[in-house]
Amino acid sequence: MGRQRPRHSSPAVLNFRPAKESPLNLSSLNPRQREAVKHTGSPLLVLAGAGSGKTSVITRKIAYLIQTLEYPASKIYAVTFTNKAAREMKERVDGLLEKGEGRGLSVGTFHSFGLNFIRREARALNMKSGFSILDGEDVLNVITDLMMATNEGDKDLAKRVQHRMGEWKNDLVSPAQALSFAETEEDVQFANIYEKVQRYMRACNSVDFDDLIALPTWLLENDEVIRTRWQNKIRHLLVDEYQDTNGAQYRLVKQLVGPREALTVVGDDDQSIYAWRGARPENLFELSNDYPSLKVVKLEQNYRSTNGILKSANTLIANNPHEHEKTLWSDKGEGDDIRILACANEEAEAERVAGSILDHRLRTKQKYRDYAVLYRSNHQARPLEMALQRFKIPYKMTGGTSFFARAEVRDAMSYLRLLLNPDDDNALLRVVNTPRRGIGIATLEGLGRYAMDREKPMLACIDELGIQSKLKDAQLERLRNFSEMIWEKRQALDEGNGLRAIMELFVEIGYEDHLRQESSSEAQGERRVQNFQFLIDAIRKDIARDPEEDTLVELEGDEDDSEAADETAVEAAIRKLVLRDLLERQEEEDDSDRVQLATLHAAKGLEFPFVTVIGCEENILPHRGSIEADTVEEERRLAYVGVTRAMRELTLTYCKARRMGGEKIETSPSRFLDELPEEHRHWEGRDPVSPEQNRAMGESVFASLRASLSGDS
DNA sequence: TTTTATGGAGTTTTT
DNA sequence: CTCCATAAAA
Repeated sequence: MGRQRPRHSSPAVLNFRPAKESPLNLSSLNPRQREAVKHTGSPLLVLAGAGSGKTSVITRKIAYLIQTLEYPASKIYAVTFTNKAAREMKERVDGLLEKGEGRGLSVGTFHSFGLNFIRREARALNMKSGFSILDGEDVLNVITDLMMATNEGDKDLAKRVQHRMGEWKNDLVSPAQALSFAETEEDVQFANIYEKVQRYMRACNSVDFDDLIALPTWLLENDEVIRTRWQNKIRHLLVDEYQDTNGAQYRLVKQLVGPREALTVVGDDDQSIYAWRGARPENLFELSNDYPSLKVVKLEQNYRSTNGILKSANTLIANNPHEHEKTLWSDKGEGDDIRILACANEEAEAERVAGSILDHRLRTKQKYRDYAVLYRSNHQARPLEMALQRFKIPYKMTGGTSFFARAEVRDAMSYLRLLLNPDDDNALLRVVNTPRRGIGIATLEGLGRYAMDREKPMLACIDELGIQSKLKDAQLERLRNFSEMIWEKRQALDEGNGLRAIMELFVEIGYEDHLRQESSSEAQGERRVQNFQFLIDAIRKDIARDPEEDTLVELEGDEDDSEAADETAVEAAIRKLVLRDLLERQEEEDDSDRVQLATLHAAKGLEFPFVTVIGCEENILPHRGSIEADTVEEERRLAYVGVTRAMRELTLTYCKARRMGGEKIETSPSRFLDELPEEHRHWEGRDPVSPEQNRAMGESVFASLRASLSGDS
C-alpha cells in the first residue's frame, strides 16, 4: 500500500470489532456468523441487526470463498451502496488475505458496477465512448430547460417531473410504457417530458445515475449472449445493505446471479431509511420467492451497545410490522437509562446539549470524538453550531453542502466533461459563460434553436456556416473563441498529455482568478480555489497511482469485447470523479478530536459511546411530511437507527416550543418517546427547563471549564 | 444584450 | 447563507 492512512481513526469504526482479524480465524465469530460465512450451495439472506458484525461476516465470507473454497478472486463481486462502504470492505478483505490473493476481486458500488458495464457494452447500448454522467442537479437543469417553452422554468414542477421519472426508471419503465400506462393527465404530461429528457440525454451522449443501473439491467434482460457472458464472469455475488436496493437494482442482481444462484445478501429491514428515494425493503423478503432454496440467517447478538439501549431499540421498532422478528442483545450489561430532556426551545436545547457534553467530558475525561449529536434535518444543526461555538467545543459536521454541489467543483467538472464529450450540451451551457465571456441568454437561445433544428450538439453548431445568419457577428465571435479553445484542448487530450491540457485550460481561462473575484470575501475565494485545486489534485494522484493496486474498485476487465480499452488514465480519473469515487473524504483524513454532528441518515453505520438525538418531536421526528404521507414506519426506523448508534449512553431531547418561520409554535414530544420501555426511560423534567435555569447551568459549566483550564496551565 | 446590484424568500432525508 | 427575480447600468 502506497499511502496507508489513518482512515478509520474515528471511534465509530475502530472499537468493538469482534476480534482482531486474522486469516480465516472463524472461531472469533459467533455461531450464526460462522454459519453465514460457511453456507454455500444456495442463496443466503443474512438479516443483520444493528451492530451485529455484518461487515465481518461479508468480508470473511469473501476470504473464505477465496482461501478455503479456492474460488478465483476475479470471479467474486461484492456490491455496496457507497464508495465509503466499498473502500472499507476492500480494506478489511485485504487485511484477511495474503498479499496478492485478492487480485482481481471486485468490490464497488452499484453505480460503479453499472458504469463499468456500460463502458464494456457501450456498443450494444449505442453509447459513444467518453459519455457524460449527469447527476440529479444536471438532470433537473435539463428538465427545466426542456419545459421552458411551456412552463416558464417552474422549478417545483420540474422537480416533480424528476421525481416521477425516478420512479419510472426504478421500475425500468420506458417513456413509451410510461405514456401508455399513464392514468392521469399529469402522468401523460410527465411521460412526454420523460421521453424528451431521455432523447435529449442520448443525443448529448449522456446518462444519469439511474441509467447506470437501468441500462445494464435492460441489456441483461434482453440479450441472452451478453447475459450469459456476465453470469459466467460471476461465480459469487455479495450485496451489502440489501434493504436499500430499488426495483432496478433488484432486477440487476437477479440477472447477474442467474441460474447459478450463488448469492449472499446482507441487510436489515429495520434500518431501511431510503424508501423515499425508491429503496424497497420488501426486496429482502421477495428473495424467497425467486429462490425457494434461500437460506436465512439472523444475526441478533450486538457488539456495540448496552442492553438498556438495545431493549429500547427493540421495543421501539416492535411497533412496526415485521416479517421476521429480531431481538438484539449484547453481553455488555444493562447500562444507564435513556435520558429524555425537555427544553424550552431550540436555543435552550442546543445550549443544554452543548453544556452537557462539556460537563460530561470534564467529569468522565472522555474525548470530544466520543460524542455525537444527531438530528432529523440539516437546519437543526444551526442553533447547535452556535451553542457549540460559544462553549468552544470543537465539532465536525457531515452533510451540509457536499463537495460536489459546490459551484466551483461543478464548473470544473463541466469543463472536464465537455473535453471528454463534445456532445454534452448540458456542460457547455454551464461553462460557456463562466468566467464571463459576454455570452448571454439571448446568444445561447439563438444557438440552442439552431442546434435543435439541426439536431446536432451545440458545440459543433458553433462552427457551422449556417449559424451566421442567426447570430450577430460579435456574439458568434465570442462563441467561436470558446469552441476553438475547447477543440484545441480536446486535441491535446487525445494526443496524450491530458493532465497538462487540463491545467493549461484552467490557467488560460483564468479560472482561479475568477473564483477569487467572484467570491464575497477573500477567505471564501481562497476556499473555493482550494476546492478546485483539490479536484485537480485528485486527478493527478489517480493518474500517478500504481495501476497494480487498482484491482479492487476497478472491475476486472476481460480480454475480449472490451470497449473500454481505449480510455486514457485521465478519462478514467474523470469518470471516477463523477461517481464521487476518487476523493478521500476530508473529514476522514483528520482524526481530530471533535464532537460529531450528523443527520440520522448520515449516521447510519456509525457508532459513538455517547449519543444525543435532538428534536424528538412530532412533525420533526416523525417528520411532518412523513406523517402526511403516512410513512411514519420509516421515521420509526430512522429513530431506531439513531438509538442503535449509541454504545453507552443515549440522550433524547425535545422542545416545548420552537420558531417556525417567524411564529412561535407549540410542539409536542415525539410519539416515539412514548414507545420506549418505561423501565429504561428516564424523563428529566417533563417540564421545560426555564431560560434562567439553563443560563445558570451554562454558567456552572463555564466555571468548571475555567477551573480545569487554569488547573492545567 | 449583458452585467451588476438589490431585496426577498425559503431549507427532509442523498448515492 | 444562498438562490432567485427584478431592475438599473454599462
